[in-house]
Amino acid sequence: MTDQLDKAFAALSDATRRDLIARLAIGDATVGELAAPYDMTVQAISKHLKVLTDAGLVTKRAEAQRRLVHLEADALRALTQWVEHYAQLAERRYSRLERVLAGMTDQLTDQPTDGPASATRKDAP
Amino acid sequence: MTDQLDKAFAALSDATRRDLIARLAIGDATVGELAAPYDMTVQAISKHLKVLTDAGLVTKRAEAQRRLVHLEADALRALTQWVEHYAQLAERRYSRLERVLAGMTDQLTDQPTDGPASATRKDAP
DNA sequence: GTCTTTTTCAACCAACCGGTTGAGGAGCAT
DNA sequence: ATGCTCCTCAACCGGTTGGTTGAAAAAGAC
Repeated sequence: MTDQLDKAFAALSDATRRDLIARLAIGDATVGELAAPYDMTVQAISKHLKVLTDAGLVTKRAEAQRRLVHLEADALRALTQWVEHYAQLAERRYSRLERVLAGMTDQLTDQPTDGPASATRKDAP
Repeated sequence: MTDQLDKAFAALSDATRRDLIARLAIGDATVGELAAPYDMTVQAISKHLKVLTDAGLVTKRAEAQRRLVHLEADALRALTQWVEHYAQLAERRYSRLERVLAGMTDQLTDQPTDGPASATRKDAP
């Protein structure tokens, strides 16, 4: 589980692989077609594609002696979900803090806020 | 631009750093607080935080001799946007293909479809 | 002032990464 | 069968990474 996220994020950390993703979003393609635009050997692209497949972002199906590479949109969605979760969490917390600060004049002893800024410590998570 | 995406995705490719993000989504914390739960030296966590800051995902502000670490939700959003863009592109293309296949009985010689599956090749992108 | 806390810097190490070259494998085509 | 095309596997190399230890900087506490 965590291993898959490791691989997926690592896969996207390379500009060439992100470029391949962008290309594959347009439509499926063979390894050779994918390699053509790059100033790089086909083996290098093949390696990149292996990284992407190991991360589950891409699949290949044999088509004669060529391999048709296909982008797995669902795997991408798993990434956005992870990131969005914490982005929203942080954003919500922040806006709540803002709300609390703004509302300090209105009502002051209402709910137990978990404390502004530095009072968020935990001992045994 | 591309360099920042490189760093951000690379930063998230490590489970420890993702864990730090998750912790920081709850609220800001000092380096020591962040390091406490881990079976690892404080220096190692400091390094991880440097990676996160270099990626722009996190900022630090001095608070006495401690450093308060803060999660930058906007930087996370930049990642989700990138991934979502291509996820939607691929998904839309796929559903369009499905629509074409389903509609083949209704109307067959209508628009020049870019060809199902394997006919999506391009020579000079 | 000295001592303690908090964090970073520096050097080191094993392991991994992104690229190369070279060889091999699996399918058509002739 | 022989050859051609498309792709992957293996070995290698320089550079980066994730962790360690040790020292030092910066700010409070005494």
